[in-house]
Amino acid sequence: MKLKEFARQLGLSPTTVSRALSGYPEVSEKTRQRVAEEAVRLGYRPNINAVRLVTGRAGAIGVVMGRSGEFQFAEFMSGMAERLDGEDIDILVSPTADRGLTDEIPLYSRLVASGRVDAVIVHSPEPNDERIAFLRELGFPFLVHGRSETDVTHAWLDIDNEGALRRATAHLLDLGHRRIAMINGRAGRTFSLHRDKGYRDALEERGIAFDPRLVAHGHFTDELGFRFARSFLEQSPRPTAFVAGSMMTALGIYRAVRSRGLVVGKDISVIAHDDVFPYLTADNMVPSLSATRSSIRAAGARAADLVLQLLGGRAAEEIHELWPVELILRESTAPPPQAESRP
Amino acid sequence: MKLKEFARQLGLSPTTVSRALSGYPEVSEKTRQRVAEEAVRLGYRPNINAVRLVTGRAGAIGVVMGRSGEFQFAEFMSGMAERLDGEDIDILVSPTADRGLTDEIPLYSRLVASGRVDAVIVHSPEPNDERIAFLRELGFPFLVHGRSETDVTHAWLDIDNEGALRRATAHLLDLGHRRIAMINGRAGRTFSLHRDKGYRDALEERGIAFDPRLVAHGHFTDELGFRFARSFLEQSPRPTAFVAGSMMTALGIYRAVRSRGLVVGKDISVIAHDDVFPYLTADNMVPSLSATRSSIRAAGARAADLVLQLLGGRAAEEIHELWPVELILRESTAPPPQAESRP
DNA sequence: GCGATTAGCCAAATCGTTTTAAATTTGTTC
DNA sequence: GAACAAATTTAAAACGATTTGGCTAATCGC
Repeated sequence: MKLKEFARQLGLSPTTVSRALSGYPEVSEKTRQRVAEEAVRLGYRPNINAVRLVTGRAGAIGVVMGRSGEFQFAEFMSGMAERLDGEDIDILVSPTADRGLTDEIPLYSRLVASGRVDAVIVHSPEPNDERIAFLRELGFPFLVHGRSETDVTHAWLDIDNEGALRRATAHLLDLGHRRIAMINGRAGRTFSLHRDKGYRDALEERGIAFDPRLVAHGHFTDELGFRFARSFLEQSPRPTAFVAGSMMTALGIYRAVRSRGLVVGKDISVIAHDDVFPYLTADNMVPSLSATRSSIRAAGARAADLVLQLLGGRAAEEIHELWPVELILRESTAPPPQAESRP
Repeated sequence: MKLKEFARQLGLSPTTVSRALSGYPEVSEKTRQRVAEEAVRLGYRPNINAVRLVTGRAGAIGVVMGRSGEFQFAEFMSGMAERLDGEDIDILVSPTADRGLTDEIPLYSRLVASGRVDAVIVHSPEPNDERIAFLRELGFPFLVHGRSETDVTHAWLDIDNEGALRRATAHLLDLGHRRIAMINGRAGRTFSLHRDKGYRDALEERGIAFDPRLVAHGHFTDELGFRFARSFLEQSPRPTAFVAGSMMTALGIYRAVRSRGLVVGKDISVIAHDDVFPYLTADNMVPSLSATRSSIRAAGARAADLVLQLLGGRAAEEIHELWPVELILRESTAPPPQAESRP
């Protein structure tokens, strides 16, 4: 009896009050004004659960959070939260055990069926991602953060991983590097494949043969960065440069290089992808880290924005956004030892 | 007309079906069984918003997410999500601009008033935290992650920061270190004060004078770790050991030490606090990092558990949990150069 | 065998909104 | 000043569950 009571105090009907607050055109400007002011003064707020029941909207966007390794997650979500501030939309977090993507299907199924969310965001898809097909089949609104190659129409937001790695690799080649190792993300994910492609295309453009022994895939952890880098450095001839998928991987590489008595930015060049974290900055590393950069917080904010548009009725097939990636050169890249840089 | 329809198909009344599914005693075991089976078979699930409206419960726990620096956040939340899996409780994320705590009051106020959450978790409190007083006054359920010194009764879960730093510092003193610098967390927060105290108590126990020039406070970022460490290392005599509040800080310290041409684990000892992240492990650092350790993911899971108890009616004054912290010695700690270790 | 319990089930009220369809007031035109 | 249209406002019907209070039939004590 909350709206009822509030309306009574204003000498209006619940209907008019409800409409005034929701900005419907049928109510006079003067009344709307008064209602708005009194709502603030008397502290009236519609009961959110009643609103949700009657409108059939859940008032929340779902995100599935993997168990391991995803330090980017907080930044992305924080960006979402920022954009959603002021809207009456919450973020709902669902945990997953982080096994295969197939195992995630029941999770999405529950999430959708529970009616707790109006849309979900799918992260790190594969080229032929089951989750996308599944959600599309259900006709449930979703946005993919990343890309897939499926025919199924869907909204997505991604960064230009391929271009980023093409430029990073090309730059290293221009400096004179010939053996460039890559420590990429989890095998099978589209973003990893795109990075693979950018890397290979750059090599090919310059007529350098691709050597599979110089490429590794795995989670973005310092540990894998270290282990892969160590094993690459044992090769002979060893690589003179690394491209890596994350800041954590770069930390591991730095350590591996140092542990071999080599110096980053002199003996070994490194370029890594930087999602821009407040707590770990490429510029502060020693030597400062050259990086392909794109703010994942900004992506989170934009993702929330696009989901809102999707829910507002914009067609999924219209929502495709590809963000360019900056290449920022710092001290960790230099010509290889005893080699002249080429023009 | 969902429950109604489902009940009709079973030849039962909505009342009985609802009770059967919620496990009330007034319904016979046989009927309950049948209802449960048919619910699965026919795919009936109560509309969550209707349930929420009628029960008055929001079905969610709120967490306020600061904008900057909180890489621990994702792990904590992931732990919560893990525990909440299977319960019908969601996690709701609210962003904050991360200014003073006072500025957060309206945010908590909105969160509570909006009726979107049944309880909130308050992070990193101050000894006399306004948020705690505010929530208590409202009579709203909440759990504090960390501690405060307020008289206001409230539920809390914390780790023994004081003990952790006392042991870490004592260990360094036992190794023979006499000038031990501390890079602590944000000034004013209780966990920082507890660490200060543990550090100072250890010094005092051994009769070493406390030198305020050896202590710094700030966000847990690699940048501050680096800057503070650099400036400490410029002192003369310079410190021979560091204790630090986070892994990121430790990364900064390692870099600073190296940039001065010194060696961690030989010229300079380091002990940092490790919240246990899948992507950055103390054991893998070079040299491996001695650390005070406590899983923040486990804390998140337990926090969710305690909130559930709180909502289940357990008294807030009963819910106080203090977790011990391990001290794990690795390669980053050693006796100071040209000093004998003391017994 | 009878009144009192009790186990099992149900009809209807309720939660607090939005929205449909209808009623009222106001404004315009002749 | 009547007739009609347009602008406001309203009463009442959803939304889909839970829960109160009541009803029937089976069980029990004596």
